Amino acid sequence: MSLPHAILTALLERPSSGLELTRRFDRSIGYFWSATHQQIYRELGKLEGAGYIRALPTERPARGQKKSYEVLPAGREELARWTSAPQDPKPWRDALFVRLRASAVVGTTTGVEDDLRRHLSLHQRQLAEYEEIEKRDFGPGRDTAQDRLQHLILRAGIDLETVWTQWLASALEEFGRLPEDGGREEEPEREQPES
Amino acid sequence: MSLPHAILTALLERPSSGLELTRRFDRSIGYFWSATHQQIYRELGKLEGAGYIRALPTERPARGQKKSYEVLPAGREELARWTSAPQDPKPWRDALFVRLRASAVVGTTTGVEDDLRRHLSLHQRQLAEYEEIEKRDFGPGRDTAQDRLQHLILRAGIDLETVWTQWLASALEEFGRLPEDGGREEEPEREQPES
DNA sequence: CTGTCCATGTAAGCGGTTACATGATTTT
DNA sequence: AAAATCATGTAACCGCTTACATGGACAG
Repeated sequence: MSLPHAILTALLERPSSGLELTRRFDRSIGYFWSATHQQIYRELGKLEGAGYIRALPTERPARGQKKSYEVLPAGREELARWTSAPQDPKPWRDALFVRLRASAVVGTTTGVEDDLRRHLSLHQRQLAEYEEIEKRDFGPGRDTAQDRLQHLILRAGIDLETVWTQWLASALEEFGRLPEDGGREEEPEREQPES
Repeated sequence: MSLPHAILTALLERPSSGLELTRRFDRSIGYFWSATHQQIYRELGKLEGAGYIRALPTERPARGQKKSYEVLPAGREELARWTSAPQDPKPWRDALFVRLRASAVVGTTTGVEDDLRRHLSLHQRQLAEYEEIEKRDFGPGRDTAQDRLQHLILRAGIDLETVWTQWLASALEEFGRLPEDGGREEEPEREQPES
């Protein structure tokens, strides 16, 4: 249930229309919470219905016309409430690990290995992008509370991408030491450790 | 679309019933792909319908009776196919970052700070559990290809939990240097860097 | 006036989550 | 016999994804 609150946050930072929000969710906010324009429009409707936001008064409210929203006091309160309420971290879920484990049992590794290389370069690119942003937006100066918190978030992104690149590199090294494909397991079905 | 393939993998490692699978998804596999028993039963039905698995012949196939499944050749082929096909990494999505950014704009940080502390201890516990497993199941010996790949996956878990604990610790430090609550931003609405 | 963006929407489908239902087995 | 547990399932809801639809503004 984070999307409505991500939208409230974005609208507090700057009142926007649906499409503008979509654009902002493609860059900054989308780095840690992505959303398509359909999600956003639907959610804007709900938030307006709940009295959390309202459309800025405009001359011609018609289909195909730009419609900007701003946050109402009730919306700000809801956001503060949600932010302070405890929430459990979601367990990390990654299809890549499923694939690795699957490739271990079916005994073919070349396909995944190629994809690991591809993922590595994607993560390297992402990491470079984050570091670029850090250099550009968080130099000296700029240390209000807001800046420091946003920097913290960016740091998390950098740290996570760093682990990914390191882990993928070490995984590829490990693959290099593995026997070639085809040696499908005929080992005597010993009990798996299940770890 | 990873659940069916995670189930195929698990069934290749060892033919199981629905409930046994559920148990295994609570431990080992669930560390990187969790699933409830309802998901699993539904998926078992689909996989059987697709001809990927079959129920092991048993005397009394009735409701409330244990029913074990094994993977058919078509299932193994599908798993090999899926494993080798390229897949894009899902962007990391985390509500915690939404909350941090939200707390930055509403100006109240004590609530999140408490939860950061809680998350830190949760991640520390998880990290300890993984390290325990590593010590127990991946000592010397045990270096077939399967072992090495499973170890690699576990390593990813350890690495990720390590970054989280480090980042959370540094975040809490940063919070210690922040001004107390209430100082809601009345800064002159300067353009956000949007990073 | 045709095509191309811009902007807002609708509809269908799928996976995941939660709550509940029911039969079989084991325990006390 | 009652209660607890094992085992399999149904039903409803919700968020996300993808594809498609509609209307206005503007360029050639």
